Amino acid sequence: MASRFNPFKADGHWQKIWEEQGVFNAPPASDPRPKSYILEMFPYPSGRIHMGHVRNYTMGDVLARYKAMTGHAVLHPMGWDSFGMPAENAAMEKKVHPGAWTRQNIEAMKKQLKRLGLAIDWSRELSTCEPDYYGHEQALFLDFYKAGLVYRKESEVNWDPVDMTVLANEQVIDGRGWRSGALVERKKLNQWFLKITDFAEELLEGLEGLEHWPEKVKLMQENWIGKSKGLRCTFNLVGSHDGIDVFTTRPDTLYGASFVAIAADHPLAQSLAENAPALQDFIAECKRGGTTAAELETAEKMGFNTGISVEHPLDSNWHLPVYVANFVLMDYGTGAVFGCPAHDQRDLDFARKYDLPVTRVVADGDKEDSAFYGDVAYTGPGKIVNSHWMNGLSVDEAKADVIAKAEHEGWGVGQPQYRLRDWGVSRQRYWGTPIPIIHCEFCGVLPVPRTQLPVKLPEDVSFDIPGNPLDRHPTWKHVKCPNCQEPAIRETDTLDTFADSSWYFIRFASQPDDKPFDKEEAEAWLPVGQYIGGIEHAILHLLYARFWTRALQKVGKLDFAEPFAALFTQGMVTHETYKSSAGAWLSPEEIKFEGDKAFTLDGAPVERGRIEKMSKSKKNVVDPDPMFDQYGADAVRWFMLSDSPPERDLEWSESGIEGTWRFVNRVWRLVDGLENAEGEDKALDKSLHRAIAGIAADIEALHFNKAVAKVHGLVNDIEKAAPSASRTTAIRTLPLLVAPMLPHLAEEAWVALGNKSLIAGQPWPSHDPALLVDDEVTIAVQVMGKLRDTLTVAKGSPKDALEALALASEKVQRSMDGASPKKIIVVPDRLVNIVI
RNA sequence: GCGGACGUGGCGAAACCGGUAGACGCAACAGACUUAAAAUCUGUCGCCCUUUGGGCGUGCGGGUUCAAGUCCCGCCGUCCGCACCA
Repeated sequence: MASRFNPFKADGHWQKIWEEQGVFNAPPASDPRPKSYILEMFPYPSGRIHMGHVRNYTMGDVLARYKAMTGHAVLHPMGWDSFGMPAENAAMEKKVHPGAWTRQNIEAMKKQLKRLGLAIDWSRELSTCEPDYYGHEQALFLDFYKAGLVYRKESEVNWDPVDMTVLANEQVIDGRGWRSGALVERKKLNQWFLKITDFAEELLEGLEGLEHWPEKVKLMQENWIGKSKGLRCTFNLVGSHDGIDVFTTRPDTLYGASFVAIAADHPLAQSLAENAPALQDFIAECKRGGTTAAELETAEKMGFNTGISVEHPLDSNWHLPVYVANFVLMDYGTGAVFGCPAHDQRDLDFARKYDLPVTRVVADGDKEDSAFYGDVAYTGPGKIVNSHWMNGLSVDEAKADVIAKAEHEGWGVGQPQYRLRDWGVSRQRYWGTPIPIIHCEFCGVLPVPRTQLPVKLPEDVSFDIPGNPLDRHPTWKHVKCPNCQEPAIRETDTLDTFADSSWYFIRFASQPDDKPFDKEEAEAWLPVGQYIGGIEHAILHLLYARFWTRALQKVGKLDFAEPFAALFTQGMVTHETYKSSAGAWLSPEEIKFEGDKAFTLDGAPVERGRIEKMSKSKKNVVDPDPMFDQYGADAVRWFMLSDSPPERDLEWSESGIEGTWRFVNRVWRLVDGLENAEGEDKALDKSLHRAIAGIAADIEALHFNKAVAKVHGLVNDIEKAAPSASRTTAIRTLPLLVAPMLPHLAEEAWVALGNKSLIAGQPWPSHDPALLVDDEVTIAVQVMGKLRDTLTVAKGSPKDALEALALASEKVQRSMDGASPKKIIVVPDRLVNIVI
């Protein structure tokens, strides 16, 4: 009667029952049990589920199922981040409508996800490209507009002159449009912005309270916000009442200044250029060249001497030249800097090139000379020198003193500066949320009246000709001004898709028809108890979502600031790569192995490459569907949880998945071969109760690999144990312990054991704390810190007894070789160390 | 350049507050069962030696300690993020 677990029957069978009974539908927000909102980052419907999704959703699923078993009201939803460029690209390439393409993909991926057997409340499924989602987003946008969190300003975009379209930075390759190959131009457009910078300080401070976020992510956000403290001060133009505003983090080096440099876009540079063709040329030169990291790094410092001078703020008789320089950025600080070459590498490079003075003002050890030699700036700490009244101060003291003096004398203020810039949300694209704004010639910029929401995307659009389909649609943009009723024009920009993902987690918790969400209901579930996703969203998505939540709080829609109480970033799923001798990538199905060497199916040699993230371009992708066909959902799930710690990368391997398949069957055989027996097996009881407690702790800590190891340990112990009542109990308990990870097998086993109800509704087994404590312990006996023997003694044996036992050991005596102990260290229940 | 993480058997990894390094799995090897194979079961599995014992061993070099994978200092390597940020 020995049988094999048949996942091909069991998977579909149980998935259907779960769905019919709505087992995983979240209870109402009024449910008195503690709430547990488990969320994985929702997918973009690209067409196929990949192994990264499988890993991500399996982890969340284990947690959600476990939380349900431990008495929580669980919300575990799923949706689709379904606006975005790939749909428009598909529309252009395949002549399909972006909506049709997207919805088809959603259907296909949903089917794949369901095969995984996820404990998801599908009744709350949402898709951001549908008006019943984005219409509410438009309402929120108008709330922000009303609260002054939205504004419009001219801003530069990458413009493809052939495709007549705006390009994202990642679509610009070597300065050319990725599709057309045309040289990209910079173009100024009026664009919408959200005032995330209003929240810069809050977003930074809020990080401290996020105890359950990875340090790494918090650090990345901190760097992105990029706060620096410094002095903003004015350098007066010689012979004029105007001045140049400068920001510096090194006011202590003010006496080492030798020039002032302004950005090419600086208003002063622009006005000077009007009558100076040479400067115009220089500014044009600065604007050429890419903005990529590599180009910037190699770009040489260039300056243009404007011929004008400014007064040093600490000494009006001291005049400094003003340059326009390519390394000064208009959008950071004030777009102007003073150069202190001795203590800033960039300034030093510039000063050496244009032969400007270099004066040391911070002592480098005992080097205090004002003359500075060499091409390496000194940026370390030291006492201030050659700086009049500041001499002898430390760098920090000098900074504080200069700021105090500037504020007292009125020529500068100490202020923080942030790297973070406002969030430009305008996209000149079709497949996104229409920005609900109307432009009237007479009344100006007006919000769309609430009663007219949602502003729906027109379905009848074409992608045959370049440009924004919304802009050239014959009727869509023509509306009446809500104010004066004269003809007016709709905004044809759509919102950045990051806006869609900035509040979806709130809509999951509460989905009324007439508003984005209900405050009370949302607050009952949120913040998300555990958010799980890829590290690639460490900055933008998570920062925008944090901002959006704070903005909602500011406009009174919600009463909490942080959307995600705990964050977990899982590692990637990787696979070895293969290349033919011609250098073409080969997929794993095109390879066979002979020993360590790989060959094509025709026998040609294959070069084995690095283990990399699965990607279509490298052809090292393993599709989940055939794995479900061959091994069933549970084996795939178990593999995803085994071995690698979840935050680390997981290498997919054929032997690995076979191993997990074997294990699933081992569990099944135990249950299948169960016989009722009598008698107690104390050791097995302990093993069981230890597993119950240990697996629970590991799942709660998201240490799935350790939980898996503990299940293995228990299964090994059960297999070795002789029949007993203890063994029968252990086998009856086992399905409960694997239920979060192997839900189909667990249901099947539960029935086989004679239970009537679903295992999904069962409580996690309780353990007896007394059984977690050993009454015997093994003690290490060391001589001079080296292990010589081990002793098994009763737990809590007194020190002197342990000492005596240790000294009596034959092995210990041999290794002491007649020497007498100088000192004996006894750590109760652990070890004895004899020092001779 | 700045910031961060990591480095343990053939491989993925465990190891709590410094207290028996290598749990658990994969691969490999030997054996049992079988006509045979698969499946399953039993066992071995860090390196070395003079093998009932002993030496060495957590990237390398030092230090603290009775005791270091774990703490401190200095290197080397790998990976990631940011970057002309004033």
